[in-house]
Amino acid sequence: MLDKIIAKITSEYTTLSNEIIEEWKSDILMLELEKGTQLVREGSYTNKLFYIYKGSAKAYHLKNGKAIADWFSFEHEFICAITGYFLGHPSEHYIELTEDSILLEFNRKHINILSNKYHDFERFTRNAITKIMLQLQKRVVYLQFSTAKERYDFLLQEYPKIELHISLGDIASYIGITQETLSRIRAQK
Amino acid sequence: MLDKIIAKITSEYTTLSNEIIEEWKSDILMLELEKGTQLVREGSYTNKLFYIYKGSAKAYHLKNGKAIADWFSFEHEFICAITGYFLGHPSEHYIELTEDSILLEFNRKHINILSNKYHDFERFTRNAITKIMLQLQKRVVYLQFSTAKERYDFLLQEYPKIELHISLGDIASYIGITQETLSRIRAQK
DNA sequence: CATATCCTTTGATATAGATCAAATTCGACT
DNA sequence: AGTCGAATTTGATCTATATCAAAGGATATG
Repeated sequence: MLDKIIAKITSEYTTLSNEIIEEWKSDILMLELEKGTQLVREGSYTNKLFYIYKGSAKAYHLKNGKAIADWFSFEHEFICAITGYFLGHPSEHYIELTEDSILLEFNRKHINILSNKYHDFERFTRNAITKIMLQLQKRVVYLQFSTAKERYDFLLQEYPKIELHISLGDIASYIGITQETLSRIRAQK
Repeated sequence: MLDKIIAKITSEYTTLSNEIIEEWKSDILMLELEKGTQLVREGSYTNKLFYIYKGSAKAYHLKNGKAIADWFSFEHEFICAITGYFLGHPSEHYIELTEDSILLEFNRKHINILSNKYHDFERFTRNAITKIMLQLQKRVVYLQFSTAKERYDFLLQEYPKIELHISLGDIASYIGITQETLSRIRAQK
């Protein structure tokens, strides 16, 4: 199964030789965990990167005691505590499973070793980061100047089935509006 | 002078051998252009990446006829039409110099060739993209749920001298508020 | 140096969406 | 199926910020 998942990952980004894949596999953990499991706690040092094979996860932070969703990750997507992973700072985010999930856990150190050792692996990481960067760019555009409804419509375009996986409150905070407002928008459809 | 600039760029991201630098230089244009010059027009295909050596630039798009700033770039920073450059789509952005500037112009094709040929260059591009990704991540956080004043304060923290280079209207649109609101916030200081 | 244009400030008003509060529905567990 | 707690909806109000409008200031141009 791990081989199948890795094949899927590499097919999306770049090809990797068997040698690289074997070395990579040696440090991958495959986890099967329940909805609600916290993968990362705010304030903790974390060097882990996750790949959701089945299920979904969210990253969020607290502002005035309220959870604000920062990042959702569904099947075949990565998720990590961005500032923790890339900058080595204590994590500003919690990461929590929003459904029962099967996921892979990678480790920054090993990823960096592989990136330094193999050009192809470096390309793979570049491609993965580029994808994340482009997603963020899109979010900035619609957070900057758009109404609550425009934001919601945009999100549905990106993730048509998000409502099956993520609660209304989390969706609302992700697009920067309150849950009451989102509820009213839904009611009008 | 070009050598000096390249030394500066590489010092920020990764070391590159002389061989690589020479090959890279063969396709770099150095430009000295006036404030107001348009580097990229919306709708155009563009495969150019710019590095501001002196001066500053902005990327923006039009919404309901109004310009909305998407990205500022100051000395020693990169700028490009993100979707145009990374996805090969027609550009969604204009890029325009906000001051008289000296800049370098790179070309996606050549950058990709170098990235494929040299592992070190690939690492260099990965680092550059990672930096852009982290900047976007920060912007998302403060655009998501913060008051006009918080956004402005955050921007000043990131770019303390931005007011010397960028007009009030552009700054306002960048942080997702109107210029009148920004003017009033300033008046209260 | 006069005029035109752009940029910023100030004022008055309107409104989208927040906040507070309560009712209703949903889902999980016994 | 029945109960409890969580999630969602609905309602009433409030407020930050948008919008509209006009007046100053600053900067560039002939």
